[in-house]
Amino acid sequence: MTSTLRRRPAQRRSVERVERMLDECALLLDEVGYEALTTKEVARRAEVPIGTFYQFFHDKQGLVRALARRNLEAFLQRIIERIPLADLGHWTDLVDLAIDEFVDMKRTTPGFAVVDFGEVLTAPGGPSVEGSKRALDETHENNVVVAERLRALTLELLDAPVGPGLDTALLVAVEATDAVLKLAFRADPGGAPELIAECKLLVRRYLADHLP
Amino acid sequence: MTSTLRRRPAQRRSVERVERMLDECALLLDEVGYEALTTKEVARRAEVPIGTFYQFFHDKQGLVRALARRNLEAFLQRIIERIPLADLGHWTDLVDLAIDEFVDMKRTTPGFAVVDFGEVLTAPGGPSVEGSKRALDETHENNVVVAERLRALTLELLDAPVGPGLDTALLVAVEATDAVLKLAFRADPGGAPELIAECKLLVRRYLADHLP
DNA sequence: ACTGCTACGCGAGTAAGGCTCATGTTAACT
DNA sequence: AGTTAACATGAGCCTTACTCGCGTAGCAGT
Repeated sequence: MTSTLRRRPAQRRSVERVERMLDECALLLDEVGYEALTTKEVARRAEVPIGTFYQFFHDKQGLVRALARRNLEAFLQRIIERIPLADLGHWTDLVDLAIDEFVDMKRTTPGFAVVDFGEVLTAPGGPSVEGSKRALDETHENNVVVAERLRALTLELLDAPVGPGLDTALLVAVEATDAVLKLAFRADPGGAPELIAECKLLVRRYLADHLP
Repeated sequence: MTSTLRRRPAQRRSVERVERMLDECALLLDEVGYEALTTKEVARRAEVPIGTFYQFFHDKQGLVRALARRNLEAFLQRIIERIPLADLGHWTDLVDLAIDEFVDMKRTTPGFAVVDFGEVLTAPGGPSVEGSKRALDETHENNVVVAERLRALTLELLDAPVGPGLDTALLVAVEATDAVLKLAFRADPGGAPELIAECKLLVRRYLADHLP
């Protein structure tokens, strides 16, 4: 996979069209869910002919992956912007900040409640005997990207020597956070407060083994 | 939703047919993944006419939900059978046992790697202003069922007074476990050992706040 | 055995979606 | 103006989810 996009929009108009398609995709996800999402409707609402849609996206999953990608960028951007303003006395404050920002996006960003930046659907998997073990960083999962960025931020704020297991630990933390917050928003459209609190606790306890 | 099935198979033959459909569904999930799964192919392989397929299952998602349901029963059955044989000195041993059993099913039960017993796909969600807050137990999510059973088992083995927050805590633990193990199996078809180990650690640390 | 009745079995057919491709249009450069 | 290459378009093809009306099997009453 060279890119998540089939063709990278070069001109201004194309960039706007891709952006519009992603916007409408997000809105539709909120309205009808992933299963009922149709490429035709996305194209229609974005006022883009279906043929053009397929110039930019490989397929329906490609569209959703691109949206997840955009959500990922937005999330990281928000984090990076908020860090200098916040008063981070301890690494646990960074955990809280990240989770709060995630929750806020769940509430305010269209489609984010259905597709955030985690994996959307597990791939086919191919014939049952597949290449034994593929390294995590090869897959370029979005959650891997988040984990890496968070690791960099943590190191920056915490110029202490950290063990080599931190990579894995952060990935595990991100994955777990994602899952528990999804649960919190399934239980309550506004995000069940006690589950959000438990999520923070879960991550803090776990990471305490890997950070001072 | 009265049941996950449209019509409950009454006669022996029908029961076998439903079972066969679930079996073939599981095998196909391993072969082609969820997206490419087709009801026609499931029916063809199970040697059941398509019309009959739809007598038992509401739709494609219904089929998969039924499979998840069956997986859930199988998992609980395994746990219950193994508990008397194991030497559970501490509640952490129960955590390990459950995770080990889950891992084993990932490896040996067809389709389990793609659809275990967690939620398969998030539902449409309806118009954006929906009924504020639905209780967790109303949803009858499979992971809620697992959490409840594990709670019962824990109480049985641990006749200590446990706080009221245990319900929530176990649900959070199950959800997190599910996510991290999915990650472990995405990273390595055989289940990345270090991620499985981290998963156990994650759950133990977290639950230590809620159990002695 | 015959007749009516009901519950279940069946698969051709319908509606709709994903995606392509042949043709038309614009841009870029000589 | 002419040539070429890149981009835009939407009718249409193929496949899928799912239905609906007819056929059949079992069975009760006579």
